Amino acid sequence: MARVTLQTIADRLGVSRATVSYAFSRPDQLSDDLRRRILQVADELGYAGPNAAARSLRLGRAGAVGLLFSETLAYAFADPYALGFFQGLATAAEEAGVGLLILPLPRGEKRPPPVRDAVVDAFCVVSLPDGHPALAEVLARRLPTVVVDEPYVPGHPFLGIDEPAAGAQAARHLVELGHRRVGVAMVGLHDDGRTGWADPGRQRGAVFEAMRGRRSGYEAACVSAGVDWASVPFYELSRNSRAAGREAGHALLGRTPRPTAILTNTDVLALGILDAAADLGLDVPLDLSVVGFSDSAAEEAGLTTIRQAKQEIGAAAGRLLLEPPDEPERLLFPHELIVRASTAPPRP
Amino acid sequence: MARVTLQTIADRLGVSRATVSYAFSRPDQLSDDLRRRILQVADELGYAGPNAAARSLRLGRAGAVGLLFSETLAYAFADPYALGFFQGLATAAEEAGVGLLILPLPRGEKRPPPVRDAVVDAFCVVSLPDGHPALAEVLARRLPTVVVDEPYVPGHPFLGIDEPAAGAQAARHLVELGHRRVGVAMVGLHDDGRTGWADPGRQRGAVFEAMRGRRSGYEAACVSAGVDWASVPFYELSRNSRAAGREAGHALLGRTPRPTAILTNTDVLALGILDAAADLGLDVPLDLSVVGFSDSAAEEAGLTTIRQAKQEIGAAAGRLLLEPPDEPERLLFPHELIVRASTAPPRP
DNA sequence: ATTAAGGTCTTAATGGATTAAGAAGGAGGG
DNA sequence: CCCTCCTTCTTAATCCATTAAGACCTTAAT
Repeated sequence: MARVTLQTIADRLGVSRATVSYAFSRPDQLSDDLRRRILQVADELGYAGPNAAARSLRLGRAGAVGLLFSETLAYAFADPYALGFFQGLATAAEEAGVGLLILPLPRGEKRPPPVRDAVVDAFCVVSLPDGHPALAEVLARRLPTVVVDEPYVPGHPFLGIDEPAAGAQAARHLVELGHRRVGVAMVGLHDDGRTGWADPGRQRGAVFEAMRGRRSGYEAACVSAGVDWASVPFYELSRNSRAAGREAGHALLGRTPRPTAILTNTDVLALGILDAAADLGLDVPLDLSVVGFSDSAAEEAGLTTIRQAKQEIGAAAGRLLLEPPDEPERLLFPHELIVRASTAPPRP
Repeated sequence: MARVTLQTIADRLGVSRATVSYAFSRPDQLSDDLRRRILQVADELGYAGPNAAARSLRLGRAGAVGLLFSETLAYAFADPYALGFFQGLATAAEEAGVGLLILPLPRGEKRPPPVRDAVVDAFCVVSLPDGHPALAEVLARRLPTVVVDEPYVPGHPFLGIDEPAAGAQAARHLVELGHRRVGVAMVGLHDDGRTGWADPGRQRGAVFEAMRGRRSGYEAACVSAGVDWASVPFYELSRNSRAAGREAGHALLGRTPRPTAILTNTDVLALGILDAAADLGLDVPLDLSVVGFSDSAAEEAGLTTIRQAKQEIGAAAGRLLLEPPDEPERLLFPHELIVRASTAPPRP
């Protein structure tokens, strides 16, 4: 049985294809009687409705926006920061009645990302490392594109926070409390899967722009407080999980002299650091101060952190996608230091 | 400046459109030299690559699957059960290299859901109430469709758990501990936004099939233990949140005689019940036993719950979407009672 | 009776690409 | 020199629908 199209129905009834099309999309162009007959025949033949791809082609719009995210989706759906962003974006899409097409980024990179075939009206790119091929594919599509967090692409709207400033604020909080032996645990600097100590060279060579900026903020604040950055133990993680944070915590807290404060670039990691501190019988904040980032999982644990407006960024991204601005802007959203119980001056 | 298409490039170079198409999609059909020239001209003209909608139309595939979920996306991205399912589904999609098109369900129902225009190869419908118009739209598309949790649609694969059995197991756990004064707090029975006491008539008239089944399991187990169901206080919620659970908890625990055990159909709700118990200075489990559902947010709180294989269901749904079976199956996944510290025999 | 105005349907152009089959030309073998 | 086989491209059919403009027929008003 051949596929049923508008033409099939038209032939059946001896009317033109256009008439059948009107029956589906512009009821006012037809007599009620004929329209009813058309719909009935369509039903009898098992017509699946006007083909979506053909419609999209003809109308020039897709009714969907594409979303590219650096991590696997399984990870993204477990990450509080990503979820906050998704919520904002999804709500904007929902209000506009457009779909959200989540595109997979093949990790094994055997095949190219399915960006070329994505039937969308715009793209939202979130947190891609420098030089990621998927970004080039997206830009080649020449659709409205907004980038969130990283990397900044001149000529396209950008949404994020002032990473160096936010990083500096987190670090300044610690040095102003009097800490001088600071350790750092960061995830998402590189995408080569390495875990362990990172020297300043590797730190600065991070391929994730936002994290690079955040780290440089840490460094700037520490240096201006007289801390020798080269001596700051810096542990790099490849996975953002509580377990990874714990691993970093043990590494950092095992050093002599032991750091009195640890900066982390996610709340989840910070929770892991707290676990490690607990393992070692250290009191937080008396023996150790810990700062998280994002305020995505920090509240219950009483974690000092930098709050970023995840949902607002998502919502704003959605709006920019749906109504691309004439002048691409670089929008930096506010961030805020939230001081809770995980930080205090070091023991004298 | 008119839009650049394959034809534009072909004209520029004096070759045929087909040749240009081959340059993009079948490099082996062309001499390297010509291919290079084509790609260069394409670049110069700012060609955006083969149009995705046209490609999808011609090839007859979309490279994406559609997802319909009953709740707003902002809610879905905050619900642990939904997230677990999404993770499984997204991972399957990722492995197959297909996109996941999340479709909004307009709550205001002014406009129809954008199901007709979704350029997808298959649909996954999750947790829709009986008679929801979006389901009819989906079925009209005559694409491979799988339904998760509810409603069961004969002729299409179905994934979920044996709800009556799972509900009965939760309730049986309580009555076997000796509880006879049981209360129930459930969310997601109806979609009319009502909150408050629900009599058995309203309970049985629930429009969400899975919850209807789960509740009937509660009833069956209670009744066979000699509990008069009509006297079981039943509090219905319209939102699945900790705050809603707390509200239900206060309502249920304010009754005389006070229930010694409360059944809830989500972990989040159960956490709210625990909050209410704490408000009233009640000891859990000595004064009150609480059972959650899903094992999605239960572990840290030590909540007794029914575990369902969320991620596996999602992964299985993904597989069925990508390779539709000949015989549609009704797959019931295992569930398991996880007994933790929130349940105990009632005080003598 | 004439004509304007509607209502209802058809014609035909259009959106952009894919691919089987065929044509043209060159190279190599006998 | 002829035939065959490649390689490289072209031809033309096909995927399915939308919509402006035009044709035809009624109806109502003048």
